[in-house]
Amino acid sequence: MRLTRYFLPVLKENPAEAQIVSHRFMLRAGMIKQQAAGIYSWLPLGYRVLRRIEEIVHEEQQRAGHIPLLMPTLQPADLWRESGRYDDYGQEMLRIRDRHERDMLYGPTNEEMITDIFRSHVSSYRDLPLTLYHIQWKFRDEIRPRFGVMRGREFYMKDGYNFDIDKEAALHAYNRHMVSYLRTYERMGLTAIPMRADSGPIGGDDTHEFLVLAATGESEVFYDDAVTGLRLGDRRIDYDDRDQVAAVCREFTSLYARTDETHDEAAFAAVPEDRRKVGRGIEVGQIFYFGTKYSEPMGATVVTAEGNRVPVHMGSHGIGVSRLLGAIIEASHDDRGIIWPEGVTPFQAGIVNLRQGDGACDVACDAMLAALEAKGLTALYDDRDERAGAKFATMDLIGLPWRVTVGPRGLANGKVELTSRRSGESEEMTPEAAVDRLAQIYAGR
RNA sequence: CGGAGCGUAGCGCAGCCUGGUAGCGCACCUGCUUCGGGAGCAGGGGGUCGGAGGUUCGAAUCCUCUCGCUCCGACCA
Repeated sequence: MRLTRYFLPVLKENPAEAQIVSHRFMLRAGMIKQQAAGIYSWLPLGYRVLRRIEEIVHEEQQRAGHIPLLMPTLQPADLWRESGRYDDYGQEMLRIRDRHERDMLYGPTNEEMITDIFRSHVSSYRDLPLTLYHIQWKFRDEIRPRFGVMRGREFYMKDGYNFDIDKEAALHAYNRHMVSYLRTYERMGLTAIPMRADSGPIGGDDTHEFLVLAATGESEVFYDDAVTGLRLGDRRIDYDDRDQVAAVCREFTSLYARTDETHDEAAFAAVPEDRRKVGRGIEVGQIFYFGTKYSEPMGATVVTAEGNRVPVHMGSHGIGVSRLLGAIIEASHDDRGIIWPEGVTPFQAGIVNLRQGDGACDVACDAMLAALEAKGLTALYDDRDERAGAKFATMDLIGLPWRVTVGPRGLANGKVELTSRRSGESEEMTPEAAVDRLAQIYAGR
């Protein structure tokens, strides 16, 4: 992509309304534009990252055997009256009345609707287990939205719902979600720690939140520093293997890690003192097992092998997709701008032409862009008639992890420069070598 | 919703107290020079001062109402 043909409205100065670093950089990098309190347009660069994150979530959900579908944003109030939540949910739920005076609402979550879908079409234990999910816009009418996409009113979220024959099967679904989430966050370059949590309005017994450590996090967290070193890496997971999945969950949840809601001083005191940490975290996901809380009142039942009709055991599992952009930036930036992890970057490489209009530089940059794209890599070529400093500043701000710098000086020796945004280290090499190196870096991503 | 602020050009701000018909920096346009970390010079365009009432000869400025946004608090993925 050529920058002169793209739409990247970067800001040199900090917008007054942005208080935290991710919000500031998202505005400055031309990723989002606020349209109302807590409601944003996603400009092309932000939209690319949003799509990339969504893609990773889809891939990992389907790898775990979960089935995508899509439910509407608007829901009839009657479904919520069945579960009793229409009255319970309070002002956070945006209520709407249509032209026929029917009560509607902009969905803050979808337990009722998915349960309705399930009960309409599933009646046998033979159809279980089943996990359905979607990624859809939600709305919660927060009293005070803030921090950009981290605490918006409209937000994009993956929410999944498992239906199982009994508690044991449902807890396997719970564990399966935990592992798939761990892998999802790792692919995004994040360390997200599962912490035992409160169930809030969803209800239920078992629940974990996933928190990314960041100074600007909304929750206070208490943890054994050893949890931050845990990685799934590229180990193979058989999501149908209950023992293996449960073992991974134990590995990631046996060390102490709690939010302030569930913090237990006595248990925390047992953590070796040098590993006892208190910090802040951003919640990027939560999983729940809630049994028959919705299936019972809403009549979501199946017939067992013995011929008995029983309510299914359910859980729901969410990932804050739009919020993740903020969380990733909070966890990965410096004073010049964003530093995208390779897994979610809007473009995999940036090309900076130091002497726009110079025949050799222009030709070399065109060739570099074509070569990268031929390898299936995405690149943003800054072909503006700007000075080097301005181009570097823009690249640093938008945070592409790798930059290819093409200038007359290097080109005289047949070399371009490959620079890591994260380390700042540069290496001179031929254009061909730079393309190969980038292809290697992104192999398998 | 309680408390505190702010709405003046695309962005960041001054002007308001003490009314006299709007300004600065960045961005944008033109030209020349410059060219490896947000260039220089010259010229230029752009604003119903959030909106509605009111006071006044005259309102960005004073008064009333209203809308929006931000911050602190309670709430929250």
